[in-house]
Amino acid sequence: MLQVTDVAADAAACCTPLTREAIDADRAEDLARKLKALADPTRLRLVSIVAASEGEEACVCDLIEPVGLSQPTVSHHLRILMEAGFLSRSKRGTWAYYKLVPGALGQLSQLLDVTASRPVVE
Amino acid sequence: MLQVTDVAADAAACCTPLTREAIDADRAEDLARKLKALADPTRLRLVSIVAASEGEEACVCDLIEPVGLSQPTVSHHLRILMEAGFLSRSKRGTWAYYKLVPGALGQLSQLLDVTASRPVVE
DNA sequence: CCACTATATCGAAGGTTGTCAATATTGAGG
DNA sequence: CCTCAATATTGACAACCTTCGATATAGTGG
Repeated sequence: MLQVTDVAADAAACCTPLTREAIDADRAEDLARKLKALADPTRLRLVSIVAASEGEEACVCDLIEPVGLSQPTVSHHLRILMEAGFLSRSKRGTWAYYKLVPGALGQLSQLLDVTASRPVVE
Repeated sequence: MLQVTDVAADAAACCTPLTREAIDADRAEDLARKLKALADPTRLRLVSIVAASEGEEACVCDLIEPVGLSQPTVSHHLRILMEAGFLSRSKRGTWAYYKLVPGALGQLSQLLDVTASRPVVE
């Protein structure tokens, strides 16, 4: 079970922020899985570098040197980011290009947003 | 080193989202520490319950039963959330009340926001 | 002061994670 | 085909995390 059906999962986890009403165990599990994928300094840097690259896309070979870790380790982190739905991969020739998945970060951001959750007070 | 100087740390980590330009190792470390605190289903539920409570505040005794874990474990998670700056604690009598730290979640949310980061394209 | 209650801390067990070196895989070009 | 380059996978190890039971601490009320 490497590649989850991200579309369905995303749809379920979408739209109701943390702070309006207590989330149930299933949604907590789901959100935690995504946060965990992002909760590592190396992976944050990888996402950041990819996001700041031309076309929000970067080759593995361009990512190894900036983060200063071995190639297998970088591949490992990229895989985790892909499985969590933050990056997608496309191979061109021998090179693998990782690209930001458009809505992924923004959706997570919305879930954490407190202002969006407070209806109007009461 | 339990309670970090959150105000200073928050100020440093504030305002420049992930996706505009590659973040440096220090900021990645800092952001990862906060995300890690949130990247656990139990802690997400705790934050969520506290956030949804009267005055965004709840007593430990009211948190144990909903998450279904032992009291020491719940205390442990609350400590982690406090050290990361998401909750604050105030003791009243024998009871300990944990409260949402106002801007904390929103700030994290902004850091992940992609739309805020794209200047206007180029 | 003593018992009781609420919470925190400690110590340990089991599982998960980040990292690397070694190896496998895949694609390009002679 | 054979070799080389880029990437992925495997296996191993140390560090860390979550959880618990046991125990310590602190506040309340007799």
